[in-house]
Amino acid sequence: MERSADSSTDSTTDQPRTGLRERTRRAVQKEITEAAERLFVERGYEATTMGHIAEAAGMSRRTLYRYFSTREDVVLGKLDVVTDEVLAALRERPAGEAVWVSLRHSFDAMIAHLDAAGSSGLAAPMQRIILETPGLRARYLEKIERVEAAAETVVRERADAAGTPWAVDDPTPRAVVAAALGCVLAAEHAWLAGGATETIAVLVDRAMAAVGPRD
Amino acid sequence: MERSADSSTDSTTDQPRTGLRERTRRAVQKEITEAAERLFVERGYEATTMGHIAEAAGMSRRTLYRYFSTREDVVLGKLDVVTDEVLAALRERPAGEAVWVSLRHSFDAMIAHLDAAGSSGLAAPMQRIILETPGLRARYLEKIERVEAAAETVVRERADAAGTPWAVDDPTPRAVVAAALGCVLAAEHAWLAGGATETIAVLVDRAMAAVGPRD
DNA sequence: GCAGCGGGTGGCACAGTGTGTCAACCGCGG
DNA sequence: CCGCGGTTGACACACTGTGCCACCCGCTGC
Repeated sequence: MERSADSSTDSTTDQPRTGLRERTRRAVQKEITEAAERLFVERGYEATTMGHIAEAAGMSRRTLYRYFSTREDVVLGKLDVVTDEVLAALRERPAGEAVWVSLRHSFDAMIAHLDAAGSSGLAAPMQRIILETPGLRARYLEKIERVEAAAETVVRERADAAGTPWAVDDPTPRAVVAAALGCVLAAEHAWLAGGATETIAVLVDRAMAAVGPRD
Repeated sequence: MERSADSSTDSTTDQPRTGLRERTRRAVQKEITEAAERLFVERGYEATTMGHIAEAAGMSRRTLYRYFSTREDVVLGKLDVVTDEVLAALRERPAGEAVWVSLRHSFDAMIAHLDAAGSSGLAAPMQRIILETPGLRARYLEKIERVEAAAETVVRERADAAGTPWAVDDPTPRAVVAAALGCVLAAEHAWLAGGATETIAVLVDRAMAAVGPRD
């Protein structure tokens, strides 16, 4: 009932007041992804069925589908957290800041996640699996595109607040955010082409310096 | 070669040397897509199964799969022709031309295809279906991303020929082509948002004027 | 305690996708 | 006339994702 939006007794514990139900769900999700990624890395993505994952996670196939509605979600589900952070960061940028600069700062969360993935042991092969499996790559791009759409509305709202709104059929705001996200993907590709050694941040900076909105 | 052997009767005006087998295959493919798009538009994409398409096209499900290995291919298959044209046009652009200008001209083939789709009643709703169905949108973006990769190599080769090559781990060339293709997608979205009335060309121009490489 | 109640779970069935396999067929040249 | 490569249709199969229902288990109010 009032469990969902309470925060009434959070004075003692400073950790976010996520309900117990939600926490156990997150824990199970984490167990599933860990078991699944082990299978993906050693047997390949296509060769690993939801039945295998369910068996490895110690649950029925039906229950597994209640945690991840799609096999692709098992791989890409955790990405939603990152994109949400990016969008939240974009919304909290100062209103007067240039859009290109706001976008660049918003990407810090994504960059940090990719850097962490590069250094961590198990997540690096997973990144390779995502980019080398056509179906996963397609879903990955679609998630990026959803970020693009959400970022566009943020940019439009900001222009509305500034008194210089864009027409609904003007492609400019979307083109700007699409170019920015294209810079991130370009940086990711260059990062992999270069052996994934240096940080992605410098590559994103270089890409976003070479391309940008015309003032 | 094969002309010398036979072709007894009417061999005066030979059509372009596509084999007969290939031509009949194209014709059947066209029939299938026409029947399928009719179903997609009136019943929706998700509600139309491969069985329905096979029945409407007058063939078995198994045979249909020999023409389109995926249901998404029934919708997106013809797109490969357009992207090939775009890449061919890009390769034939003069070497000294600015990259952004070359990209813009290369998109003419894609724009012409979309405009033709807009005027001939049936294909405009198809574009809307593509962009509004998650699975199709994902596959569509993946195809665009493949164009992006191919265009990047063209740009890199051109820079090599000009004596100013890019480092393999420099994201700049990919960022430029990604921004350009992002402009096309932004123009498509704006085109649909505005009721798909005006030509896309002016929208692409506006997007590519608002965004671009920094000189 | 006990009866309920509600959410998580598993089993089952089902439609649909995409693939392998095999027999039948058809056009064409020997 | 017979063969022969290519196409088709039919069946079987593994897998995905979903709906449905019975079950279990912790919790609450009586």
